[in-house]
Amino acid sequence: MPRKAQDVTDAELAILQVLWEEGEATVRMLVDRLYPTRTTSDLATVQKLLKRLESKQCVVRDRSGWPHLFRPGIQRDDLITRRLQSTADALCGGSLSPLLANLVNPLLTNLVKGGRVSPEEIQQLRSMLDELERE
Amino acid sequence: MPRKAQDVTDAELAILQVLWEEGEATVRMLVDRLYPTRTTSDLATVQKLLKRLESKQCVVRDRSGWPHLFRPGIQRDDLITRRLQSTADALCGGSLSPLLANLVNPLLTNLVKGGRVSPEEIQQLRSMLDELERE
DNA sequence: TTGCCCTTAGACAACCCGTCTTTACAATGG
DNA sequence: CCATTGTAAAGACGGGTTGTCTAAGGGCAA
Repeated sequence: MPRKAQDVTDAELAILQVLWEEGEATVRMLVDRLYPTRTTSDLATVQKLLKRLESKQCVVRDRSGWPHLFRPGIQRDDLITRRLQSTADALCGGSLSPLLANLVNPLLTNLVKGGRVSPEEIQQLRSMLDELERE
Repeated sequence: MPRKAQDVTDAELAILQVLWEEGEATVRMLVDRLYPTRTTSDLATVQKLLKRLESKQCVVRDRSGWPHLFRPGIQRDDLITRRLQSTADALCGGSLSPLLANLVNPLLTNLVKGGRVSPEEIQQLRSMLDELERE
């Protein structure tokens, strides 16, 4: 039996990152950003990756103009959620709260150690705490 | 370039799940649990998967007895943490707190909708809240 | 020894993924 | 209009993974 195809591969993700940042892009822009060599085959590679992303509904292709315009068909948060869920499916019987426990504890210990937790992360924790308490 | 090998594959994970549950097992026990047909090749398959898990340090093989005994070389929580971190690396520049936000919000909305959140999950959220407040 | 099960090494097909080649097509400049 | 340039589309390809399977050797008990 073959391995399960991962939703979005690393090379595909690199393209999505640019699209998330730029909002939209042509093939040329993507090649310039990701494959500075700009070989002929680099361009074909990006086309292929875009095609696969399109078939996964992770990219929307606007064929009305020339050249085609590409836009993200999925938001970063959605992809995060999808990966979290698949981790939960594989390791927690589909339940998300064990992930929460696994996430909160390391962040807390880092807080205590005065370690690598940035002020923004601390702020984020606080606001989430507030939100939880408001319920 | 080939895809990145996933740390633990699905078939390997099935073995780990049994080891986590039982604490230790022989090849025979694992085959009985996972491959009821008990073919000759099923046994070889499990051996192969165990060997790969061993080389990844995810399983410890006790060769002192006969037949060999296999124990988990990694805990479920460690694997969860590893996958969370790799999701964070791919999508959040390595920072874990965006995952937290992505996790808390769905759980909250499910709470509000009175939906599919189990009482245990609610309880877990409460205790984590307590823990947060104690800091 | 005989028989049985376990161990070990390796072959194998199916598949994935990034790359590359090739051919056809749209637009622009002369 | 033709030639050039850049894009679109289809597909081949190699190296790698993953689960399965075959084959041969080794430990244990009767």
